[in-house]
Amino acid sequence: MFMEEEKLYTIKEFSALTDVSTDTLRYYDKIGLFSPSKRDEKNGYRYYTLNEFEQIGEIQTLQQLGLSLDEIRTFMSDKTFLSSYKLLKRQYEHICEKIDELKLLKSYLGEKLAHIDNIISGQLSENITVRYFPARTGYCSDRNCQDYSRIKSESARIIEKYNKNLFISSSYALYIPENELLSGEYRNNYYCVILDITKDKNTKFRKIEFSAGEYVICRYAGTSFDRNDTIEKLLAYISDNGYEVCGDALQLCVIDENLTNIDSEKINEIQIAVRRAEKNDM
Amino acid sequence: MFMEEEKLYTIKEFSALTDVSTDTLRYYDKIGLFSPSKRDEKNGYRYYTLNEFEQIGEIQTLQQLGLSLDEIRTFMSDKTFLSSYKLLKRQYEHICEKIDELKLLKSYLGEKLAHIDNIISGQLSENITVRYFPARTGYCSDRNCQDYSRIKSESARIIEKYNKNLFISSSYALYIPENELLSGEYRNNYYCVILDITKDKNTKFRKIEFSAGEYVICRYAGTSFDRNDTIEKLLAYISDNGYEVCGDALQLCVIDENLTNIDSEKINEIQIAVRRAEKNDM
DNA sequence: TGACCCTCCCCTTAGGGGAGGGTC
DNA sequence: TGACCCTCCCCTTAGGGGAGGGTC
Repeated sequence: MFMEEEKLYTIKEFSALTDVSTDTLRYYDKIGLFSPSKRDEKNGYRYYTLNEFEQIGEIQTLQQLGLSLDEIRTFMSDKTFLSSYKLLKRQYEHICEKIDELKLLKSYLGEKLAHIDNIISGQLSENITVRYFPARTGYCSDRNCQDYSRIKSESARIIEKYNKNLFISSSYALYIPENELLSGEYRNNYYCVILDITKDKNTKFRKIEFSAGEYVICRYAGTSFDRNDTIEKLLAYISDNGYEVCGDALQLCVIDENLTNIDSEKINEIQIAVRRAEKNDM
Repeated sequence: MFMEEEKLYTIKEFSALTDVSTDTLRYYDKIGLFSPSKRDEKNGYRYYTLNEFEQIGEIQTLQQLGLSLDEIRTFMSDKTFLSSYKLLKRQYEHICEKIDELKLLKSYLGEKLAHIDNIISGQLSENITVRYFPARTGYCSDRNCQDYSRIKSESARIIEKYNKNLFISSSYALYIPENELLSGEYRNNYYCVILDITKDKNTKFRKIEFSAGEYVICRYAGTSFDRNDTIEKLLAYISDNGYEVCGDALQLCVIDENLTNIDSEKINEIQIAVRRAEKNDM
């Protein structure tokens, strides 16, 4: 038989048993969600038994499932098979959505981190290299954006649709028209471009294509507006190595204002479309 | 050039643009996290420009990553490449953990739901069937638990270690010793058993094995203490069909107090170990 | 006596929901 | 005039952290 007295636990003992703080246990008692099975009338001490053990587990689980204490109380006070089933089903869907959401965030973050790792391991050398790029398209603005705030607002105008994850998913880019590159006008003009967006509705922004082919590229540390030396270096490299400019240039903000407020930490990459020059001496 | 005035948005327009409520925008302004770029001095109206467009996106993203507004403000006011990198890395880990946690919860819930679906589609017929079960072990208590609260506390004693997910991951079970089944004592005695737990340390609870083999099973609606009729029905079936009892019986609480408070909705399943009887008339 | 228990009471986050009054 | 904007001010969740006083 089961004659012996049930063991009584003080609030601290029960707290240790269940990993629920004494504050929380008192709070649950206060709001009438979950009370100890015994109360010493003289001193008000709370005494718990193993009876309550499972109930507190249920509360914890329901809380983990995303219910408020109020919903938990309502649910527990009127629990039928149907209400339980519906609840579990609903929370299951809810958790699935949450997981999907987090996975998306994780993939954005993962890309961004891979990108950064790439920069770090690429030791950001200011060497000139030549690389092939596939064709890239984007939309560009013809307004001259002479500071970051102009770039930001112009980028926002191009994107139009608000994108919460802009911060982690993209970087600014500028483009330098071929003629300005050759005439030297690039020194005063900064034009925004947003790559890889699709806009179907008619837009006030011009579509631009950066054709597939070789690009002479170089990175430098500094703001987007400190590019002159690097561009000159590239142009010199181009003519010295038997290339010629054959299209617009791109300027990617590899480490931009999203990642640092410190100008000297910013990194930009200039990409100039080139081809082998006609050999006049042939 | 870029001479034209930047378009000014009222708080409501900016709210529509960014999907951030006007209350929230005012609140951000108040706590000094994010302010409009212009303020009408006479009437206090806030005016936003596309400049702020991206900043609010950054705030939203950081919030989604789990930072408090205070942390966001701190981060944004002193953003270096290293601090950004660390932040993204830390939040990436954080999100991974969160995903794992939710996946575990999802799998528990999924099992529970599958179980319930199974019950529903199994139309809970009170028919008797014979089924093979592999060997099962558990730990049992020898205390007589004559009501649910006894069962709960005794189950808790057996499990010992607090398990937050008890609620969705397990159900109560009782066992009926063979001799009590045959003597009729089962009418008064209810013993807890917890299946599928491993206890290595010495325990005050007895290990029990339900051997592999055929079991005659039947479900009924009602509390765990309403089992007498069903057991009698099963015993009759056993002798009528050339079987004999050959071990302890199990009582699973298929739909238990975790799922419903209504007694008539509860479902129990009795499983009695049987073998073909020695044929005396052979 | 020290460790525990109790009941106030104040505080936190991120806004939401008015009321009351002025503004395009 | 109606739709907007502003500034208070009160309210919410789930407890955490004392202070002040009694108890095993």
